[in-house]
Amino acid sequence: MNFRRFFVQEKYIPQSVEEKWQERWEARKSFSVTEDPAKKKYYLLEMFPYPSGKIHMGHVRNYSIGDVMARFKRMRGFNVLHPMGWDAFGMPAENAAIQNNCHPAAWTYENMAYMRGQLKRMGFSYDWDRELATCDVEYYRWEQQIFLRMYEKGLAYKKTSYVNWCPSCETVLANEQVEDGGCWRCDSEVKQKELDQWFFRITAYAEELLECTHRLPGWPERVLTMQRNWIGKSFGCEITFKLEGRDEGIVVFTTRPDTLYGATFMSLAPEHPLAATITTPGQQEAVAAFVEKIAKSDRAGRTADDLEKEGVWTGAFCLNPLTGGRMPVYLANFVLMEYGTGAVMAVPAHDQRDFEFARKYRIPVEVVIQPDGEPLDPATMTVAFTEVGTMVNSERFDGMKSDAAKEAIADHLAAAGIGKKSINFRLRDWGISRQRYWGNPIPIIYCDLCGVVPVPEADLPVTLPTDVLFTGEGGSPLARLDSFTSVPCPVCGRAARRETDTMDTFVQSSWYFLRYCCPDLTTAPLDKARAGYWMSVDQYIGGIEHAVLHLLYARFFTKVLRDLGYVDVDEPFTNLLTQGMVIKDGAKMSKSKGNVVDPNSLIQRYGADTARLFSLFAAPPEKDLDWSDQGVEGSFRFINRVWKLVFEILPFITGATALDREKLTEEGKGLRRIVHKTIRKVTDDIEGRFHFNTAIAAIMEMVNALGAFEPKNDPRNAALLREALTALVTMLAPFVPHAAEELWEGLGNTGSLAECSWPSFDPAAAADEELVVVVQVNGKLRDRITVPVSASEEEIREAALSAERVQSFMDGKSLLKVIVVPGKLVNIVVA
RNA sequence: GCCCGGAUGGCGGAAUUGGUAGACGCAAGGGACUUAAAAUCCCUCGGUCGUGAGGCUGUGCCGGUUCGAUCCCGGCUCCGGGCACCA
Repeated sequence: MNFRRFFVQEKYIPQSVEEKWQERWEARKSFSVTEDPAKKKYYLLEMFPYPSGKIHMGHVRNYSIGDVMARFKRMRGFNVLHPMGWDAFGMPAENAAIQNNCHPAAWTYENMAYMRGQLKRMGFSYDWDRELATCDVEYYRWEQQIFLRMYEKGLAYKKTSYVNWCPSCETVLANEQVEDGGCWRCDSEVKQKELDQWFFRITAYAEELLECTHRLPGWPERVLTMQRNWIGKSFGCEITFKLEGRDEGIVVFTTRPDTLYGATFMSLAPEHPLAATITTPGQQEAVAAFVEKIAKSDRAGRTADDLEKEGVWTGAFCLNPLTGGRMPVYLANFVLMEYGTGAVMAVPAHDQRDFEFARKYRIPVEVVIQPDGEPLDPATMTVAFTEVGTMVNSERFDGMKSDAAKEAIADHLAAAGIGKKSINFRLRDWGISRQRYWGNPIPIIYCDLCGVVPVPEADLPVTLPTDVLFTGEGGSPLARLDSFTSVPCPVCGRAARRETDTMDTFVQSSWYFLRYCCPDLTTAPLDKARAGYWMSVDQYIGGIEHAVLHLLYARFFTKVLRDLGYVDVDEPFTNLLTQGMVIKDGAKMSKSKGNVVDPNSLIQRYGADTARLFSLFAAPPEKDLDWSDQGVEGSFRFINRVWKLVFEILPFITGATALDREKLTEEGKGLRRIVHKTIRKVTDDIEGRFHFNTAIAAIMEMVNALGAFEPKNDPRNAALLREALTALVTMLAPFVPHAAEELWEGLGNTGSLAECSWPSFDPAAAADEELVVVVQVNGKLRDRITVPVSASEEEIREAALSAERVQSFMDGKSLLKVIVVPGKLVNIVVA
């Protein structure tokens, strides 16, 4: 034996061990995969990172969780696809360009190179051959093709709309990207601006997106609930109200047709097209002022809690279709053009907003639903009555329960041609235009003669130009670059100009998981056959903050690609694991809080295995993880303990022959039982519920038992100890792969543990011969008895009743009942 | 306001289907080794009463169901997340 080598092994030096195995894995291409119809595939994916500079603890946690699953599934015989890439377009690159006078591409690619090094240094088992970056023209060119096909189908379209505008980022924000009236990235106050924008028609898929949430049993229920709420399907009725003295009418959507008899006024959104046309000359000035004021206030303000209800009368009236009553038409600040029809029939008695509005502007309140008990009086009401009650003042519907009247009145309106049942969604189309440079150019050309002309597919890609000036002012740099914008019209050949908007980065992350199946394909975005082999993603892992946006867009995009004929997949992610945040000192780790732990310093001090082990051991994945420096220390100590134990036992097992169960000592059988029980528990914890913390705890218990086991040097125990150490090292492989590999080699094995099988447990070896049964008297624990596993219920009952301590508690009392729970406890009820 | 989570020792957490509350780890205290320290190893470790055996008590609070409740039900408090004039 090489003495020097032995010496190195004796002490755990993570850095050298880790680098050694990382090189070997890379040289052996241990984690590269191809489609193999003979093997069961398993597609494991973690949300890819934005290349912001360096990895943070959230990444370490996310990717450690994923790597456990990837390595575990590989050891279980699956053909595991475990790719990694970069969500590489985005504003920080452009901001860095403005601040540091460096090109966004240079900044991004440098960051990617650095972070790739960090991920490799963590020992994550990725198939790096499939690495992709969304800012690479070989990626985004295909997205342009998809855009064009969506445009052909009307799934990508343009419309003028008021949008959330971040003056700092100089870009449009989706409604969901506005947080508390501020930009979700930079926190600047969001303004309203009218722009011509590109949209994806996600609303065309609202029904399917909603329906499929009921067929995703592998998703956390709360994520599905959030998505359902986001889509927001509601059943109701569209009703037309005739305008007095005009031919046109106002169409409203309502979920409460039962309250129609109580509608006493009408509210329109200030942006409603009718607002301008119906306003009477006398009200012109007031209406104009009101509209102006609303346009200035930001959208966030309009949806704020404490917004004072405000409105203005247009001077016009419409008619209640059932009562014929005259209803003044108001514009109201709380009515949104985006939802429903932008018009609300107002029923002050039975809607709180309408009630407050009516009181403020002295509009009559008409009660049409009475609660059980004390009847409502419009003159004295202080809040609206919104529950189910009995219909009144509603002609032929009087006396009905209001929930039944909903249906009845809707039918009546339909029959009379005044209204129809309808379904409304809260979901709005996805605005994808960004007035930014560092994104995927939208492949469209504007010609004065031919109008909007899609770039012919043969002319793709529309490549991002590199000679761009970044000043941070005046919107998109692309728009000022004549060499980019000037282009002949593909139809008529005359001078035309390019679209300068780029696509939202959520577009790239909506299909990257499909591209991983064929990242090298140069003739099309996707290979149906290869995607067919790998998709869907069996396990997707990422932060809960993406519960709605990214995960809904990715589902939508997958369905679109299916309908465009690219793939045969309905849903992208079969199982979803949403991991919690990394917390330190009671707050989310962030630069601004100054509580960031740098993975580099951890690796330097303890090695990647310790960083991985701690992030897995401290909490189950779905919960927030409380960072603790002492906890890291503890994880490091554990690896050292294992290390020392293996090398302590090693000399005694080198000559071990095959294990003979018959020749085991009693102590040996006991240890073997622990080993096989541990294998069972660790397997269940990883596979069934992702509870790596309890799996690791079980391994720790086994290590403690091994350490306490004596005598280690008895030749009769050699085979047993070899089995135990082999199981130990193999089970550690998904958690601390480098140390496990080195110990595996130390045990005399060649090759790589990464290519070995997960241990199976022997039920016979794991089975107990006797067990402890708890004895309670009146539900209180009084004694424990040890009985053979084979003991019958009757035998256990007798043993429990005759136990000495039990007797003393039963003394002088009469026995009422004995409950025997096999294998667990006996409860004796006395009085 | 609505919806969804959560609350267990000094701390992170465990108890998987209503059946032994506190596994495992951290911190703390005591001891061994050491000239000393670090490292390592051993012991103790929810509260309370008791010399001890052991008793009582204890999973945010109040009540209920049950032989038995951290777990189920009703009411409340606090914390976190999501949504919000959604007609």
